[in-house]
Amino acid sequence: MQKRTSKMSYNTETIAASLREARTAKGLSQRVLSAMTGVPQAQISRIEAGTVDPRTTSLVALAHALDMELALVPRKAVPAVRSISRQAIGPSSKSIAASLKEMNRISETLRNLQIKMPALEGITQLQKSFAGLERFQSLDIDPDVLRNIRKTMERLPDTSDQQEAIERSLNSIRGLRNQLAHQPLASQAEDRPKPAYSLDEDDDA
Amino acid sequence: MQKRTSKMSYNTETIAASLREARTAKGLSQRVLSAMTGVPQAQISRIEAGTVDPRTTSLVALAHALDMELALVPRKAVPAVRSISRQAIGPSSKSIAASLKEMNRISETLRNLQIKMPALEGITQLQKSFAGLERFQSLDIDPDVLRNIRKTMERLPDTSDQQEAIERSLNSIRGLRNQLAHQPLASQAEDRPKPAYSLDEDDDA
DNA sequence: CTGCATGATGTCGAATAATATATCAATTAT
DNA sequence: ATAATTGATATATTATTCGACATCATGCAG
Repeated sequence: MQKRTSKMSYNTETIAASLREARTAKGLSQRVLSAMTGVPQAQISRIEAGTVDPRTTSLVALAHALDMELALVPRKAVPAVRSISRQAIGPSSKSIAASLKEMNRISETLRNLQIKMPALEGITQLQKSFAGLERFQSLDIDPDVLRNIRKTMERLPDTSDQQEAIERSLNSIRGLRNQLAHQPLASQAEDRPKPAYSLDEDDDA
Repeated sequence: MQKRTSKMSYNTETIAASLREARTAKGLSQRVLSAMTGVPQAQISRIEAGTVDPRTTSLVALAHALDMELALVPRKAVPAVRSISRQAIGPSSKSIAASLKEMNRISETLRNLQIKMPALEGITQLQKSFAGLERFQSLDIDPDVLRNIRKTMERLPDTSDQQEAIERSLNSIRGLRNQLAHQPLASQAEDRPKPAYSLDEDDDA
């Protein structure tokens, strides 16, 4: 009999749950993760559900794509490691995917404004400033902030004081660039709302 | 092609190396670990050598027997986790196997003394006290301390003040029992000599 | 020197993961 | 309401692990 246990042990189940939690926290779908790693979407589903006993290289491939590593940890150190892991985790309730989507919508909004109002002062400046944001690869930006910038831009045609609105958008973008340039510490991440479930949570199936 | 890479990636190699290091640190042979886990000795050899891509349950079984757990850790947290793991690791240069050997030799020495000097006061008390030590499963006892106790017992026939020597042995054994009953902290382990290689060491094969 | 223990390697059959591909029900976006 | 996306499941095939067993070279204890 090959299977070590007829039902996955607790540890393998926590690893499977950790993988799914890390993937959803980053706002990635199984198909996107499959494209990133080469592991088929169907197999990712089975791994996360704990219905297969995956090979080490499969776990490692998925972990790497999620900016994580598989590690052997002394049992005594497990509580401390969970605490550290919780602190090191990136954005949770507001996902990277949402940030990417808002960035794309801002790009489109700026193109539309250039077509609609080519003579408006400050549009080119806005575009250049926003292009500076796109240079950062780690798009750990609050999507709510991005949405507010986009909505200000979208309302420009119907705004009486257009110059003032442009100035506000520019200031917001500059603030984001400064924030990204000076990588915020993990302690700052502590202020973010905690996920509904976390790594050290007992999750009885 | 099923194999994810023709050669194991760095992470899988570090896991394999961690397993072997944890096993040797505990003074266990592959055959003993096989008896503890049910994983065949030949398979353990291949897993540690990184010549197979083991299933998750195989890694978990071996990790558990070595008082460790497999965990997913954010890459950012890996250095901190390694530091904590190093601190939490049990005996290294002085192995459990050496402790077991000394415990056995003490048993034998006590039997010999009972045969040689059955009328000696305190021998029965020594035996009872020592039997109390054997009740503890986690034999995390410094084998040097055990060897000193054994040598004191071995020298009893040629000792002028036999009662004093018996008293010293009794006190040593009582001290060990107290130590085991009140699990020593990880900070105490820091005073032990560090292994020649450790978890965070770059180990180019 | 001899015997024993150890880690490594080989072989074979059985079981399972992995892959490719398709499809479905449910959910979300438009 | 419709289209798109998602996670889960099915099927056939292939590749690999796993377990059982044997054996070997090496190092160590006595």
